[in-house]
Formats: sequence, structure tokens, C-alpha cells
Amino acid sequence: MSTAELSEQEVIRRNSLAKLRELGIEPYPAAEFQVNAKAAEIKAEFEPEKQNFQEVTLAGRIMSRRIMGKASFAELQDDTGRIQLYINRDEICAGEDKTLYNDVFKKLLDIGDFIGIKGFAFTTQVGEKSVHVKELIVLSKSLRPLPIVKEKDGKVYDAFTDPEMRYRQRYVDLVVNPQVKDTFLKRTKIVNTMRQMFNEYGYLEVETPILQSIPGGAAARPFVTHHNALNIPLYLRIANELYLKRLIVGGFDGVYEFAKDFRNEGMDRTHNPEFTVMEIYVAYKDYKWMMNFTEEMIERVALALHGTTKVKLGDKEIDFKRPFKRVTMLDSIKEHTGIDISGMDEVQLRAVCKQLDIDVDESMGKGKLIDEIFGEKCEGNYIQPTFIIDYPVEMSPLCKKHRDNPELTERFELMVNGKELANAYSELNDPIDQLERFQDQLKLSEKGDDEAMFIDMDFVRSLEYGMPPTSGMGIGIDRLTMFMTNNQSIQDVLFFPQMKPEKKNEADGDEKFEAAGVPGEWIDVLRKMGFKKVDALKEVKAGKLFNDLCGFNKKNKLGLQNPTMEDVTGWIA
RNA sequence: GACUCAGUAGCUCAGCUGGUAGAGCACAUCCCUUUUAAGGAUGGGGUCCUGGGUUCGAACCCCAGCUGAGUCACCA
Repeated sequence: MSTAELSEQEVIRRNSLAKLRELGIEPYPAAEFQVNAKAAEIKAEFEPEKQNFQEVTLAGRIMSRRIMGKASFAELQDDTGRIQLYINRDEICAGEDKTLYNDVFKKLLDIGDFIGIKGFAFTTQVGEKSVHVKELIVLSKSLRPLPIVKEKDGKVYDAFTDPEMRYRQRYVDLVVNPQVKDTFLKRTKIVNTMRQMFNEYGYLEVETPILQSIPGGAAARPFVTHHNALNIPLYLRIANELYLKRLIVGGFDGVYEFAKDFRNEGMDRTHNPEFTVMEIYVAYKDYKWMMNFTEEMIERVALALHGTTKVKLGDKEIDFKRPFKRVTMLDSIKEHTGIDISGMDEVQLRAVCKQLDIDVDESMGKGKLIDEIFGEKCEGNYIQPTFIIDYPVEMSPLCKKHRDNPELTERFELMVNGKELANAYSELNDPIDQLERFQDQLKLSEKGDDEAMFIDMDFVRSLEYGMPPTSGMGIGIDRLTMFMTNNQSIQDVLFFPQMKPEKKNEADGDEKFEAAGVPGEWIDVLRKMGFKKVDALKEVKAGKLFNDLCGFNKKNKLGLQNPTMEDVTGWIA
């Protein structure tokens, strides 16, 4: 990369890098650097009377510097946070040679550089726990300036907030915005808490295929890829349900998987093309048992994270204390629309939708119509955790029919803040019924529903060998994390949310300019004048280009020998 | 996909009715041995998102586009 494309500050840092090497200091040393303390630890535990932390070794990034002549303060940020350093010239440079302080620390190091230090903890006159540096080692030079975020009394100045840059350059976001790191620490804690609970219950964590030849277990459009050796299409999984149930058939009493699923659909604040779902299946249980299990799980997660079941979410407070409210879907619709749809057929439901001003189309069957009514009129009302139970059979092709009403299924969804968080069934284990339900889906598909499920004959075959009564539950880990960390956007709980590809820098390389006959010293000049591509030159008149070049040379005092008119004409010929 | 808002220095943002581009932080130079959103002084730094148009003159007005955000629609 030529220096013309770098900002002034980047050029200065590259020059500093070279000067470090001239001084015999390797800016990217290979050797291990062993630390014996962390910033947060010293801040929490250092007490002057105890004389602890008197020989500490720390490593991290320089995040700020205050130079006061022979003494300086700096902040070092490691993975636990920041701690102030006190650096005195005559202490880190014991002899006559003051280069390490005057040049290396004051001039050649920058905010963002990694250093290691040895020293002792003390408290400054203003009362801040700090480390008095005796020795300083350069560990890694940073060539790009970080955004500088400052904070006083909880008020943040010059925050790094542009969402696009935060998501595209998450590494920068993580370095300068400590609350971002906290969200991801909590995300891991959520997963760990759940895993610990499942393991306590004796269930087995498993892995199932991501590449599937029949994308089953949910209603969604899949991503397609191709397997060369087999010469077949393969789909990225939209769910892992059918594989986990095969494992129940195989004799495991409890299996679970934290799975990445992929759905080829729109992206917005609550949808990312790839997302994480935890699915768990437990033999000899039903959906009622699973409701209690889900409550326990969510309550444990809330307590592990916050020490309380009450969690702030936007301007609301959600209380995850057990038990959650339980409402049947038909009661919910009755409550929010005043209409009792039980026993209605497709025609009647269509009329209800019209009456309620809900858009429908011909491809929608009975289940989808009811789903529309619920989604439109009811879903948004459930802010506090609520189980919606007993869904119509048409909406749930993998779910066992209700023990008291064949029109319904033994299914619940957990709604929080007006959004679905978890979904669970008494699993359908009647293979004949299952095949019929798949065939109904096929009819929907023929009617134009592009989300209807494929028939998975191997799954049906597995059920024919017999699956014990089983309850299964799936929960969106991204959404759960959003609720538990007070983030309104799924992009804030994914390290690297899907983004449109970044625009490429379309500038031509030096070779292409040279091939056109442009001498090396003029290439950067042309780029700086806005001619990123050789072809762009051909669109201007030689005379104008010649004048502009000479003018640019003069104006910017480049001191280059001006080309002749003939030269310029040659470049663009 | 529709509508609304935004895009100006490395970062956060001003910029009036159209008249040669501004601040704070960051950066550079100098001064200063315990400072606190980093003390003092001085200074450098810009494709005002892109391309057209209107105009004597456009960061600003008009048209088109790109990118992002929000709301809605669609979609789990």
C-alpha cells in the first residue's frame, strides 16, 4: 500500500514502527510474555496497608496518556478492564540514556499499542489505584488509530456509535466500548447456565448434521449448496429437530444441541440469516412437564446473570419468576378479538380475517390463517413471560394431537415482550399420523406455500421402529440474549452479524498505471487527484489533465519534474 | 418493498438566506515529575457519500444513485 492512501496519522505510526526497529526494538516480538495480575484484580483487591501487588506484571493496550514532563500517566487495558500506570523517566531509564522514555514511550508509542509492564501497585494523590512502572516492554504496535472514547461519572464522550462501523469492525467496538464485551460475556454465561442444568439432569449434548439433504423440522426457506462428489444439492439446516428425535428413537433419554440454523429470509432487528437455537428432547415427558422445565431454565438464567428474576428491557421490566402465565391460543384470540374461532372451517376463518382487516391469500390453509390472527392481534400483547398453549393441528405438523381435542395439538410457545422465545411439543410419535401430516404439508406446498415442510421418509421410518413419548423444546439463544442483556437488535448479540459486502476499493494497482506509461512518482498523484483507474484518465482531455497535474504539483509543493504534454498524451492514448 | 431521517477531519459533531470549510477530542512540535472526559502554547490535517443539473458561484437548492438508521409491510 502506498503512503498516499494512508491518513496522516497512519503514516506517522508507520514511521514510528520503523524508528523502533532502528533503535533495535522489535515492535512485534515473538516471545511469550507472562503476566501475574490483571487490571480488575488490582483495582478490586489492592490495599496499601497489606502491601500486596508489589511485584506485578501486566500486559495490554495503552488507552490514554498524560505526559507531564519527566513523569506520565497512562491507562493500560487488559481483558478485565483498565488500570492507570505511573511512568517516571528516571525509573524506566536508570542510566544516562533516556531514549526509552523520551523517544519510545513519549513519541513512538501510541494509543492502541500493546505493552507489557513490571511494577508495583500504589495509590495516587487523587486516590486512584495505579501501577508504578519499573520496566516497560513493547509487545505490539498498532498502525491504525482507535476511536477515543472518554467517560466521566458515567457520561460518555465521543462515543463510537456508528452501527455500521461497530458491526463491520467489531474488534474496534470491543476495544473501545466495554458494555459490548459485557453483552457477549453474558451470552456465554446464558449458554453455560443452560448446559450445566441439562447436564445436571443427565441429558447428553450431541451434534447433528448442518448439511442436510432434506431440510426438515421447521417451516422456512433454506439455503442451498452443492456437494460435488455426490453431485446432489445439500441444504443448510433450518432446524435439527428431526435428527434429535432420531436419537431418542435410538435410545437416548435426553439429548440437546446448541445449533446454528440458517434461514434464507429477510433480515431485520430480530432476524439474522444464521442464528443459534438450543433444542432439547426428553423421553417419557409431555409438554406440561416441559413448561415447568422451561420455566426453571429461564429463571436460572436470569438469576445467574442478574441475581434477580427482574430484568430491564427498554423501558419495561420483565419478571422471569416462576410460574409463567398459561393461556390457550383459542382463549387468547377470544380475549383479544372477541371472536371464538373454535370449530371454524377455512371459509369461516377467512371471513374472520377479513372482518379483522388481516391480509390473507389463497395459499393459506386453516393453520396459517389462525397463525395470522394470533400474530396480528394477540402476540404483541404478551410482554411478561406467557405460555401460549394448544395450537391448532394444521399449524404443527410435528406435534402430537391434544389428548382432549383432536383439533388441537399439545404445543406451547413462550412469549416474552411480544415475541416468540421458545417453542415446544409433546412430540408426535405416531408414524402413520406423522406421514399424513407430512402429506398435508405437501398439499400446502402444491398450493403455493413455499415454507411448507418436505417429507422426510427416513424420519418416518425411524418413528415406525418406535419412539417413546417425548417432549421437545427449542429456544432462540439470540433472542434470549437480547432479552437478558437489554439489547433491542439481534446485531448487538452476535459478534459478526451478517452485513452487505463492503464496497471494494476499486483503485488500479501501480502495474496498470506503469503499463500505461505513467512514471512511478506520478501514480499516487493521479490517485490523489481522483483518478483511481487508468481508464478514468481516458475520459479527460490531455490538455486539461496536463494543466491539472502541473497545478497539483505546484499547489502541493511536491517538487516533481512536470511531465511534458507529449508524456501526458501518451498515458491516455 | 414503502416512507422518514442521515452521510462534512482518525472519532463525535457544528456549518444561517447559496459566497473559498469549523469545533472538541485524536495527531505533530515545544513547555511541564502526580494527573483524571488529559495541564499550557502553537500547528498540520478535508473526494463536504457518488454522478448529473440549476447558478457568476453549491457542503447547502433540484434529479438520480450508493450506504446506513428508524417506522411500517413481508417474513418466524
